[in-house]
Amino acid sequence: MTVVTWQSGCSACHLRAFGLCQAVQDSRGAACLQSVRHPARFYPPGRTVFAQGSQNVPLHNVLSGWLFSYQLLPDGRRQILQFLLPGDIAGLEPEGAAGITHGLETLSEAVLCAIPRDGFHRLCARCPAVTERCRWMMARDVTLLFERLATLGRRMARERVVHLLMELAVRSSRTTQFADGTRLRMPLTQPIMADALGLTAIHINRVLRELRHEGVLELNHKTLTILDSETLTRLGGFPEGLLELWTQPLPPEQPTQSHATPRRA
Amino acid sequence: MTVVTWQSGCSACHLRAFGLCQAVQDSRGAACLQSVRHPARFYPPGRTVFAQGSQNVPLHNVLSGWLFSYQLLPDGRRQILQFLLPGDIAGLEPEGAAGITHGLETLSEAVLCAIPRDGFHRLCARCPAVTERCRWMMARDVTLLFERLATLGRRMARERVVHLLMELAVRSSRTTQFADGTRLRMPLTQPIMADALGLTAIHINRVLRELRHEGVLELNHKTLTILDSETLTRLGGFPEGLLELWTQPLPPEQPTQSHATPRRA
DNA sequence: CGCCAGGTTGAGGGACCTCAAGAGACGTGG
DNA sequence: CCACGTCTCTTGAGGTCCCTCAACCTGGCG
Repeated sequence: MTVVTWQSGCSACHLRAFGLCQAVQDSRGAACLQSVRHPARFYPPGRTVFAQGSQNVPLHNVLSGWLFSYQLLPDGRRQILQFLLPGDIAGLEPEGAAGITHGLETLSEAVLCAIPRDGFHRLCARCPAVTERCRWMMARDVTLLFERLATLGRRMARERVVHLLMELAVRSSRTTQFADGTRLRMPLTQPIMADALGLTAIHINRVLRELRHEGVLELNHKTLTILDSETLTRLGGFPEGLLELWTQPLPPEQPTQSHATPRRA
Repeated sequence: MTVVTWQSGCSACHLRAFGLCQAVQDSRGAACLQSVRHPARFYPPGRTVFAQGSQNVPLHNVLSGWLFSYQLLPDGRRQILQFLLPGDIAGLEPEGAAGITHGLETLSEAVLCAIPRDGFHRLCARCPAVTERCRWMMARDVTLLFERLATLGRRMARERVVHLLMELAVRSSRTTQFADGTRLRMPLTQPIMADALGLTAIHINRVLRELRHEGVLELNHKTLTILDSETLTRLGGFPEGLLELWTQPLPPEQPTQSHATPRRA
């Protein structure tokens, strides 16, 4: 999160190699993106970026920081839907008659780059690579939503906790290095984990205590320490190769390499 | 599910006004789609279309019938991820090193139209409308996945059951009419509902008994009878306008419109 | 007719919740 | 600097929702 990124154009952005911006590497695309996006904006922790029910919500490209999207039930129950890390995008979902069905809030300090919906559609029309990249990112996110469904529907509390921490550790390692191979910044609170995992903060606490006493991991002062990665991998139960979708800057499945229309099929 | 649809080309398909095919209404697009797709294929109930871990899975366009996608945990626990109805598409998600992370299975008799991945990418390159339509459908599906996350994480068993039945009733009413305003074909078994809702079939049964005794609904012989729609709407708790995303054949958000929006910091 | 998957009901248990209370961490203002 | 409030973390005790196990019934199908 440098000051350069903060105020200057896309060409100096440290995220150009990640996320959506990866699709606008050429100068024409970068200029087009820069013409439709808003300047990057800083948010303090715990700030609502947009609330559930908002109308005409712009897309939000995460330049730095952690955020989460959530859905509120009428009686106040909250379900956290996804965690957003640098390179992710929020607000792609269509809005119903009652506006967008989820809200977005910061976990840590964050810098976001907003793109209005109509401007984004212009960008997509000009740069097919953006549409393609966007579709790929959404498909990738859906595989993670599937994992999350399996977590909420069919995993025990301790599996849920481990699964979430493993996912976030791998995803965050794309842009943030481990401090010393085992320690990693993890700006989660136990109430947040509870709302993400369908549990209560009290039970999260008990599970973390067990894992700590068993020497598997430690989580305090917003820092995760991995002590027994083998047990963690077993408890988490990720499909092989799934999390690598986040660590590879380029999608393994190259859809179209050239702008020229391919030869007759 | 007529024989005409079954054997002939896209131009005679009754689903041309729905789903992905809506984006290829012109003759050039239809010809392009027809050149990359496989012939429609019939599947009996309970048949696996593709298994979790398959490689290079083609897209599957649902022409008729009900299906579900699922994810298996190593010890055999199963989570149903989504139900697919006519007009939906399966297999869009990217594959990791261990293949696709979910499987697909039929609930009822079904007719599917397969599209190989490379052919689909050629189609997308030729018809930008397909890419756009595909992205919109995925975003729409994500809103439903969000609802499902809230269901699994934060709703009681009876809310889960009602929520699922309401969702499927509205979605299926797009292509299938209610028999008499209250009765609807619903080819679900209680074990299937259990794996979709993170419960056991036994508990599903008890919840359905309660709802039946309270005069809210009945579900037997694969037929849903709605008796108290007000209670159902209250228990289900859908955001206003969300389910209409499935009943409207055209997306309400037209991407080509570009109006000036206030640009505020 | 026999088989088998699904539906139905009961009894007991376990995973997690609710309520309650105190300790620690952090920012704010005096 | 400390007082103070708020949020988070932590632990205990009791309760509840849902699961597990078991049994029997029903309906479709060879």
